Amino acid sequence: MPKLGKHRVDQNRRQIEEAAFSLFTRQGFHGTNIRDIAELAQMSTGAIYTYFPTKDALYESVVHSYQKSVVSSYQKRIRSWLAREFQSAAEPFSRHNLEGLAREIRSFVYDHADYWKLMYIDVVEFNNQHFAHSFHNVPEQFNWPLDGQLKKVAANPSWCGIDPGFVLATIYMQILTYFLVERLFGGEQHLGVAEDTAIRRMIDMALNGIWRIDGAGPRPAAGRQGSPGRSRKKSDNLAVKVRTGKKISR
Amino acid sequence: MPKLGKHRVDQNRRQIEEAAFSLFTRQGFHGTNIRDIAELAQMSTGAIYTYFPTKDALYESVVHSYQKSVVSSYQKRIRSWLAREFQSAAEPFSRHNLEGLAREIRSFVYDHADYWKLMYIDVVEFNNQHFAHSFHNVPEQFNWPLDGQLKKVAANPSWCGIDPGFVLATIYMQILTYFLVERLFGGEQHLGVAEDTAIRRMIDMALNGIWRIDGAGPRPAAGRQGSPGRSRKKSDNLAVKVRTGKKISR
DNA sequence: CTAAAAAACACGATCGTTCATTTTTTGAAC
DNA sequence: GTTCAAAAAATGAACGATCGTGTTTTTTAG
Repeated sequence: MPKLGKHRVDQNRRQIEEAAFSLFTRQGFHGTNIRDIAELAQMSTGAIYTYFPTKDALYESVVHSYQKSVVSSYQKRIRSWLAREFQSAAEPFSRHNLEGLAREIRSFVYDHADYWKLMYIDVVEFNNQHFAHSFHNVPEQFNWPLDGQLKKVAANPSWCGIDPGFVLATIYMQILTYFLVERLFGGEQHLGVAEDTAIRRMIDMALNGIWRIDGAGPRPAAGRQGSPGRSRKKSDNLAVKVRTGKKISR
Repeated sequence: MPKLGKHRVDQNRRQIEEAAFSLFTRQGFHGTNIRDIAELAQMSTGAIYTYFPTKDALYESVVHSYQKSVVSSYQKRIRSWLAREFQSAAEPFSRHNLEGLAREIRSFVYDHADYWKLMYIDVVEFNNQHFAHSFHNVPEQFNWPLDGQLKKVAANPSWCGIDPGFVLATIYMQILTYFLVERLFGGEQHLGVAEDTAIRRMIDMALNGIWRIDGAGPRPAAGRQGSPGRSRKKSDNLAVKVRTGKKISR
């Protein structure tokens, strides 16, 4: 009984999904037709239906596949990055770490910009039913594998007191939004300064909100451990200088 | 030469645009057809073409109209609110003011949630060509009528040093994003706590990034002027305590 | 060889748009 | 205030293209 090998089947399915993804993200779900998908996937329109019963099913499969592959792998990458950096650092919420996190997020946005378009399609044409879950309790998504490290942060007497998971999630969302606006919304340096500068300033703001600050002594760069010198670049027209958190003496 | 009065023409155009807007934002541009628009606008399909030459032109007119009316009026409202509150306050970036700003932004998002869907349609199906301008140099959009006030903030020796326009734009984008995720992306308390709490914490973070903090003396609530007592609610499981900026003594 | 997969074609529905026709509106004449 | 011819506006059927999908035939893999 001749039946296509699993390898061929998977390859064909992926070929169709990639074509569909490419078109969906450029013209929306309803703006894309099966014939164009088939042409881009280099097969006939009828062949599509041997792999997917309907166009809707194809869309759902596209969403599901990309969530399983791209997003999942990227989330794992970011989480493992967080686990590695946050574990090794004496102070997880250091400037150095947050700048690294920003780079990870930037890659996520720029390498897979179309994925986010798929989400916008879902918001408009499907009430975001396929993506809403990824926004349920964002801080919780950082708890593993960072729970222990975040608890230690919270126990630090210099800590500002806000739930570290909340802080991490907030910074994550803020940086993510920044790059999404830059990449997808046509905001060309929408905060008026270059990307690097903008991110650095946002981290400045976040850091100083995280750490209590005392008012004496020399000042290493905010939040950076092990490098006592200041890390500010003079590209910021107005320099901000803060110190790593020593416990405030009340 | 009988021609329809301007009033009638405007009314009909608006009727069509409102129907189109309602359908576009629920099923996308390509997912909406002229017949449905005509039916919702209570006229024939042919009548649409008396007022709009093509479906694309109708879409552009919808976008343009809503930018002219809703958004423009809301931006004016937020700007005049900022002008009023920022002018009257001794310290513009006070907790009180930022909480008020958050309320304004919340209204903007919740009262006109569909408008943002229109933007997502534009991102996917039109490369955001109709909305990109609103992201060009966001800080600049706050300069008027706040320029003087922001300059004064920057001149304050306690100020962190970051361009106040940048700070305001960043906080604005952050709060806007928060409510958009809540309202449109199905994030049900996506930061794990109630809206009020989340906003308060974000303001905590932002405030402490704005003001340098010294380490002695009694501590009024962060950024709030004129009320020396602490403003923290105990609803935050972990209290954060910071002080308004007295100049750091180096 | 045989059954599944691919291709080609066909079908009915629906798309944006046009058009002939009818209805409504208009401003002037009365 | 009424009438009236003219013209704009509204209508709904119709058009050609295209949609998602079903069917039929050909190709192909096991």
